[in-house]
Amino acid sequence: MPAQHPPRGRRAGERKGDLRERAILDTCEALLADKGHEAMTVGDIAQGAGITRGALYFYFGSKQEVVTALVARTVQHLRERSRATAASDDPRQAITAAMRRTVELWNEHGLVMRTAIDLSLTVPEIGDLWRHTADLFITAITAVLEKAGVPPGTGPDQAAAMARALCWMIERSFYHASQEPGDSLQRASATCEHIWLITAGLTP
Amino acid sequence: MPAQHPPRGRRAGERKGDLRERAILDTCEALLADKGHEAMTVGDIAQGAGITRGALYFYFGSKQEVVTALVARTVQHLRERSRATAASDDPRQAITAAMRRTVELWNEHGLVMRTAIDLSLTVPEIGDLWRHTADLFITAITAVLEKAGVPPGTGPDQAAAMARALCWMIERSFYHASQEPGDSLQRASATCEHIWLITAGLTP
DNA sequence: GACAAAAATCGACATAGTGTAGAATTTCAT
DNA sequence: ATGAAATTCTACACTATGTCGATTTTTGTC
Repeated sequence: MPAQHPPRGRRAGERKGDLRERAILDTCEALLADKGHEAMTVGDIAQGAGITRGALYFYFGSKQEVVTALVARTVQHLRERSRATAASDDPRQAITAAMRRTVELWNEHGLVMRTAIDLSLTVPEIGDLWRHTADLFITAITAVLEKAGVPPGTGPDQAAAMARALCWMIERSFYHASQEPGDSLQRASATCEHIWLITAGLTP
Repeated sequence: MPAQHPPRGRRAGERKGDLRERAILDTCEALLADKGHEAMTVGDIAQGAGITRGALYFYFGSKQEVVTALVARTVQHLRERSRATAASDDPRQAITAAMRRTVELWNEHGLVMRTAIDLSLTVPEIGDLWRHTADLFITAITAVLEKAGVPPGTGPDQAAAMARALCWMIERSFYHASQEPGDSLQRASATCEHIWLITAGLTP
């Protein structure tokens, strides 16, 4: 949520640093795309953003902080987008809608999502961000399963545990698919949707 | 396969370096456990193995090469173990057996498997190793699905694609479970087994 | 529009880890 | 015993990180 209050009174906004901060994150995302996280150096980011390393350290304490901020920004998008999707009452429709949305998200933010996943282990902050986001999805999947008649509870054959496994299946399938060219995402989506339907007992 | 030919003729074996090489990998595995891949330095490994950095570079060209060798060694175990498991003719039994074996593998080698997964993106060699191993599992799962009556082929509702998704589900579920204490692995296993059964159309 | 405080930027430094090179030592079959 | 191969070490060069204090720019206020 940028600008909690749009220009109110005498606009108290938009320090020059806000622009820079955004430029840094944008550059970071771009570099992530064509060099990868490892190869990307703090100097590269600073240069791309038009400042020196020294200046960058005024905004972020480390390379990891930059990447973490980028992940946070992206995760923010994911949540807004998810919240904006009305939940259908029919499980079948809900599943289809969810998968379509997932394809869109991975198409738009696949790169950052992938790095978030990769760094979840090494950067605790990112791990938390991603885990929390995953929990949102797991909760949503659980709800759909229960609406489809899967018994609630945390046993191996009950909604919560199954939703978790399905979530990881989707995450990993898209993680791999989004690295391949062509319509891999679509195919992965179709497969996951099919398994989700079967798992929910909605095999037609 | 250590020692293609056990002591034959005048034993041409066991250069001192072979011991060191093993010591290095063992140390690497130990350090991986309590410092993590990032924090672990080449100096640490050398020290743990009782030599200096310089000597270590005689055996391995870089830290990544050490880790890659460790992953290769572990993957070797996985394959041997998998090959040693007779495939049952009854899909239900095959699934149960496969999941039990998977729990064992993750219990023994979870740490290295996790780092292999984490480094798959950044270290191409490790990516190849892991991808190839995954393909073995996917092939096995595909066979079970087909034997259970799932139509062969690569469409979203056919065996190959579904096996792939199930493989990622299992990988990711165990990846997370093996980081938690207690019987998480068992629970993850039960859930995955249940979904696999349903997916194979074997819901009793 | 001048001016002081805050914001932003820079260049230089200290540190840590990597990988390389060549010299020195150990091992081992002859 | 001896010479080649195997092993080890020390010293060096390089790269990237993060910190510091000085300097410049922006910004709000009078």
